[in-house]
Amino acid sequence: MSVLQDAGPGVGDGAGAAPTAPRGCTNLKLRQLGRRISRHYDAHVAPTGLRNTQYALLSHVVKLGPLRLRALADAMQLDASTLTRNLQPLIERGLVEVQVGDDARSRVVHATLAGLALRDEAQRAWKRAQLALNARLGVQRVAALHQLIDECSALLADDEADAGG
Amino acid sequence: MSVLQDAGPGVGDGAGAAPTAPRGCTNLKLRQLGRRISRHYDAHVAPTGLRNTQYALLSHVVKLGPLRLRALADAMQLDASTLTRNLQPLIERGLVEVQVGDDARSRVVHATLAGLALRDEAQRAWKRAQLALNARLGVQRVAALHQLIDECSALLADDEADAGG
DNA sequence: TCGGTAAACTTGCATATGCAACTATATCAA
DNA sequence: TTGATATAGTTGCATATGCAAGTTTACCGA
Repeated sequence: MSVLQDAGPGVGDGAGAAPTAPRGCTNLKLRQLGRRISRHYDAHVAPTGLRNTQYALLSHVVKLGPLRLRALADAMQLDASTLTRNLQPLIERGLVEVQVGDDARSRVVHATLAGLALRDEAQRAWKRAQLALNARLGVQRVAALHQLIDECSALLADDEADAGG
Repeated sequence: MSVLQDAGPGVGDGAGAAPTAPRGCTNLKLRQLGRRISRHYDAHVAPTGLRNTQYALLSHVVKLGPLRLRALADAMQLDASTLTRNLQPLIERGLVEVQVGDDARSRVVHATLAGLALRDEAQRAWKRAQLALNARLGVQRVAALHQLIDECSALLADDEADAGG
């Protein structure tokens, strides 16, 4: 029995199938798994001196850059203020650079040569981490998880779009 | 197409079913969804002055307490140092108290009357958040997600037990 | 051209998170 | 008893995260 109360029988799911009301807190479960997974990736990527979050950020800059901070924040689904700060460690290590864009308000970020090189190295480490995870959990399970996450993220993204324009 | 490279065809999944190699980064996907979900719960629980993480922590103290910090950290799958710090806001608001246990090294935490009351209130808000989420995503999808998360967490927990005792 | 509004970042504030190192106790073996 | 070791927490350090407010620059209508 979970510590956190059950949400009770869910309503409005349509289709006469059994409700199978979810037990426990989705948020808590997600956070706990997230911490575990992050540690797993960190263990593999650490030799590059990057954290899992930094690898993701650097990768996005490499693949999408040069691009505006706003566009990058949107792509990564991060708050703009979070992005500003998350870039600092990468800037200080000379992996990425930020310059003023056409629009004097905007900033454009791009990867340096060192950034490109480290990203290549880190990507190999990342790949090992992903394969190790696939092996631990089973490829099918990981695939199913991705599928479900993508669906949930998409549904929630629509929501947020409706609410705060 | 995802920004992050594909992990390539997975191996060692057993059972002759199609490999369906997962695309993208499990860690990134999980973090992004986690942020969205956290914001959703925060929006519902905020009126109580608690954050989603604080609600989870207070709930655990209420349901499991009084108990040692170490036991609580284990139950919440949190690093002990994180727990020490996460308790501070709750202590300062008088929702929980920490006292020295039998063993002079240990500390025991329990909820105050104010903590119990606020937890009741917050639990109602949490329930609304969970039901709203179920409605957005569909009960079946949430149930499937829980199932998958539980499986993955269990498998990874075994792993960590093997590695660092 | 001037005033109002919107857009793009940055900062202040508060929390969340974990690893490594440190302190205080407890335990156990010689 | 004493020294070695293990346990329970806390602290230092670095990052991650988001909301609200502030700053700068662009843009638009009268």
